[in-house]
Amino acid sequence: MANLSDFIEEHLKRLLALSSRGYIEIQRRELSRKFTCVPSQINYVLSSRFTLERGYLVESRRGGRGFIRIYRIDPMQFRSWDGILQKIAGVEFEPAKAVQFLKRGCEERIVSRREAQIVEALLRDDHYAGLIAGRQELRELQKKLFKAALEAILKGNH
Amino acid sequence: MANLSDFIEEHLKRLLALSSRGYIEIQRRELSRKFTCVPSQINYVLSSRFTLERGYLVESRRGGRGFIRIYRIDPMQFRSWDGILQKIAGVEFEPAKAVQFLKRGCEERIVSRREAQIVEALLRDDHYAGLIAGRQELRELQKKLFKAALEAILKGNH
DNA sequence: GTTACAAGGTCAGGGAAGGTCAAACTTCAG
DNA sequence: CTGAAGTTTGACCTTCCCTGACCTTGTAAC
Repeated sequence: MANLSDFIEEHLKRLLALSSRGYIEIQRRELSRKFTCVPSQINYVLSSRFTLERGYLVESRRGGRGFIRIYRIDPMQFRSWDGILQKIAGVEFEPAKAVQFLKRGCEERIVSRREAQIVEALLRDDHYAGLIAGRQELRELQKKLFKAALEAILKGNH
Repeated sequence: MANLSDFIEEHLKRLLALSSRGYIEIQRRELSRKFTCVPSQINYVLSSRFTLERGYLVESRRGGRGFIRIYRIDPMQFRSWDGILQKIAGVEFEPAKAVQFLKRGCEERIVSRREAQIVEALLRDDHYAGLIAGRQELRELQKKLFKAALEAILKGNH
């Protein structure tokens, strides 16, 4: 049941996998023509699927000879988790970003699907319904548990 | 005297039996049209008949080209876990007993060491310090998360 | 420099799914 | 006959996808 965005995502990932440089360069206009859609659809795909949490970095240049460059960031190193956690928990911990992060861990085979599912369970707000006071406290608790879970993954070498 | 829900249930089970992949994908709108009912009737059938206890797992995606996917799973694991959960959560949920349970799951190779450690992290009282009101609430929350984690492990197999 | 054009970016809105919930209706056991 | 459980419906919500109008930035020709 794939939709247009799924196809574009797949296309880009294939290109990326084929590339030896660790990044690809595309032209928005050209790509939108290939998939017969409006150019901004490409932005939608990029912003919904090629996020930092999922391990991608996107840069671009406007004007004549413009381009969009998509980098695949190095596979997650354990030491870098803390940094990413900082980002996820920047102002207020964001469960959605944590889920993205887990997805990436799955893709990189650092986290198993089952492990990811467990952690996702603790990120679901409805499990806390009626048991915790404020939103702030909820996010704080989720962050703590998430962090603890990551540490558990780190410690337990399978 | 079969009612609409029974027919829909039967239909889905037939599709599932025919499928070689272990799951089927349907569209709520389309199915509701086939049975000339409102879309939410499908949700009723799913939530009353395709539950985890009965050996089914349902996931879905919203938006354009959305879908509902139904997996057939082995309910045995769930049943035994659910029974144990009942025992563990008799009067008041006891984390220590849950940890014992995890240990056994580990030994029996049903749960990996890392998975067990993640779940144990969720059971540690100190992670909740200052964020949750009473002891009762704490135990309640731990139970919910523990149960969710067990379900996640079951789900993660698919 | 100024201007024309050629990129890419942003944002709001509409539409296409599926989800939730409560009210109304039916069925069934006692 | 009555109350509880199960079923059906419809109103309203959330999420995800896609489009188009309008904006910003870089390049190149003059």
